[in-house]
Amino acid sequence: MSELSERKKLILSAVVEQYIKSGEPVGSKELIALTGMSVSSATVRNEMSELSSMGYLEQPHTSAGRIPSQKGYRYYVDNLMKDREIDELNRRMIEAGISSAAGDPERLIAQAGEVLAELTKCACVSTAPGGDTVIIRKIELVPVGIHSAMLVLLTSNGILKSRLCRLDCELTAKILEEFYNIVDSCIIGKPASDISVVSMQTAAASVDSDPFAMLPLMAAVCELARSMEDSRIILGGSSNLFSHKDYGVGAIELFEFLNKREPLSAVISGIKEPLDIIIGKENLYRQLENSSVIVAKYSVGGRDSGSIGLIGPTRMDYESIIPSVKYLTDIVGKMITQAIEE
Amino acid sequence: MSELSERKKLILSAVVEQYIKSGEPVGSKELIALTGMSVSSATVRNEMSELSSMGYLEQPHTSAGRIPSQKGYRYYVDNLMKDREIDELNRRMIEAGISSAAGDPERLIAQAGEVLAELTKCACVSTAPGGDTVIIRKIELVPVGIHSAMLVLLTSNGILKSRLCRLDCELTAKILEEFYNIVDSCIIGKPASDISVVSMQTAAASVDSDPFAMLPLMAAVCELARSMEDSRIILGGSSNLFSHKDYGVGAIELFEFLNKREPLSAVISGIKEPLDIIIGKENLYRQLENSSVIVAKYSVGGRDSGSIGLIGPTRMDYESIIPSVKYLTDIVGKMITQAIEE
DNA sequence: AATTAGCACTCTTGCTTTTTGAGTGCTAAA
DNA sequence: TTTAGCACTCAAAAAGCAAGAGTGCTAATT
Repeated sequence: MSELSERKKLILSAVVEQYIKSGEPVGSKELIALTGMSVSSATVRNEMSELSSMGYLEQPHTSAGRIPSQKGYRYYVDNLMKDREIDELNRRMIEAGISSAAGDPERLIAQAGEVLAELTKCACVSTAPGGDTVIIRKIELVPVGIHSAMLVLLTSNGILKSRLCRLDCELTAKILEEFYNIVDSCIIGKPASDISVVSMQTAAASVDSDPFAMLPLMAAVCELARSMEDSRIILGGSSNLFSHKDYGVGAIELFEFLNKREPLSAVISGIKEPLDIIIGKENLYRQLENSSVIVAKYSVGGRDSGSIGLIGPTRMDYESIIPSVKYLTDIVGKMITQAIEE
Repeated sequence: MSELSERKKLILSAVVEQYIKSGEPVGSKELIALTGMSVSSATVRNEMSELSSMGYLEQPHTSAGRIPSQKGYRYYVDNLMKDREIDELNRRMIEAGISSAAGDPERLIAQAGEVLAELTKCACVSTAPGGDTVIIRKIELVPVGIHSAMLVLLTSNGILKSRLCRLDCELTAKILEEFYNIVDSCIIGKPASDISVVSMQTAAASVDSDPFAMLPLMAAVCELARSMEDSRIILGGSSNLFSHKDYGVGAIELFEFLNKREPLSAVISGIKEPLDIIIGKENLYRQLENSSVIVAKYSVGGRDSGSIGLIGPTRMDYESIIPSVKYLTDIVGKMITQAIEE
């Protein structure tokens, strides 16, 4: 695939980088000034013309300069881009931004997303740690009055959810005991996704005392288990998209698409590589056709656990963004590993 | 102030309502068709001309119809608007939308905001219940491993926060006991806003055993108490603003303003009436100069506890929105009262 | 005194036309 | 293979034009 002449590579690379910087199509003269090549503009024009027919560049219209095509970006990302270290400044910003949330995995991921989004002016989509299966690790029910109690649920990946729940009848020691019986036998150690309303209802029904007393509690457990799943996708900094004039009014549609959450799951999760770049129409969703997605996985305790993805205009600064994403996933993985170890 | 002739009132009212509906300036002919008045367009023009010089109407340009000025809206809202009951449909939507979150005040408010925003196509800003002082009601620390525990904090207004925290040393029974001692003596019953890092540190230092063991726990308590305050402002449906062509690209600026959260606090809280309407430039913030805000308080157990506010274009449908806001604050207040009673 | 018909005037909106300028593609020479 | 030169294209900005909506004013009418 790399059958481009050195000069073509130089030109393609310069076009991509300049276009990323300025947002304007790049012309032959400008290109000479930029690269310092000692050939005439006509020569460059010939090269550009070839790059166009090969599909790496395209023209918005006849009398404009060239911009990279999707294939052009792809070639750039795969072959031309330098593999930089992260900026000192960005590193500091990341570290400062996430340190306060170190102890709590869910908040850490959320915070990390915000920081990365801020730094890159992109939207950040991430998944809370989880791997394939999230297991219920601990459930606690603390009475706070005659009729109500707080319910707390902790999973294997260190995510904690709590809510208040209210009973119709009195919360007796007996009910509490039976609740813990059910929890110990049917819930602890099970995957959160297995907790269904039906299974909880049957469990509630099997109880000695008034089964109706148990019902609201079981319903609350269900709800927390479900919210566990739902809240795995975390979106941050999506309003950054409005600052890119590339999108124009399309930013609104994209914004709304991102806020739907569900489709994002597919976008983020369907990757194999540790770091994946999806450019423009390579994306499955029409709504992302003018965007690129950079996703990286992070691993907790040596196993893939979640991923962090950035979404921004195709014309994004890949070269400086990628190192930040790499660094962030790296450090987040380490921090979570540390946070949930016994 | 009500020194307008009946005919002027009719005309002003019709202009406001029609402009709210169509978004186009209203002309003299249209006005006749609309109201069924039996006078000529010239007469109406004279009246409109007077209303203009009195400051109730204005013209986008010479050869356009009239639109209400801020003063015009104000007069309409104060004197002309009918005091409707809530639509049956809206009522149903609200009830259906919030019933699932009935038990948990914080979620209830969030959900109520979403529903109201959806219904009115405005952004909704609300404050979680709290009144003047939020008191720490219960704190629970549940060990989940040798080095970590989950911390749960409940306040008088029924808001529950939890997070995982991690100790550097082992979490012994002694530490746990000492923790509860501190909690019982220095934290329970105190306002959340009084919990400061300093006060916690001194508390931690007064302990028999290793004070450094206590530090991360106290820090976590602080953080939860602070997040209590911070999360009191809840924003919902802010992306609805993009659907109003009134704002144009200004929607983005407004959106970002709302997302800053802090200033909203002032907007929402600084009201005296049970229901307040702030129109256009009456708002303190420049960013809201093209918006109107409708805020209503809700009360829990007979005392003002929080408020729910809607933000939308000045040209919003006051007549139908106001009943919805009233109804919502009413029902939300009742539900929370029920949820937190013993 | 209030209303109305009539008319001139204004100003937006939408459309077409012109101009300008950047940048290309091609040809022919080096 | 490279380059100078030139005609050509096309978008974007500027300018011009016609139509239409709506007003304000004046003078006549009730």
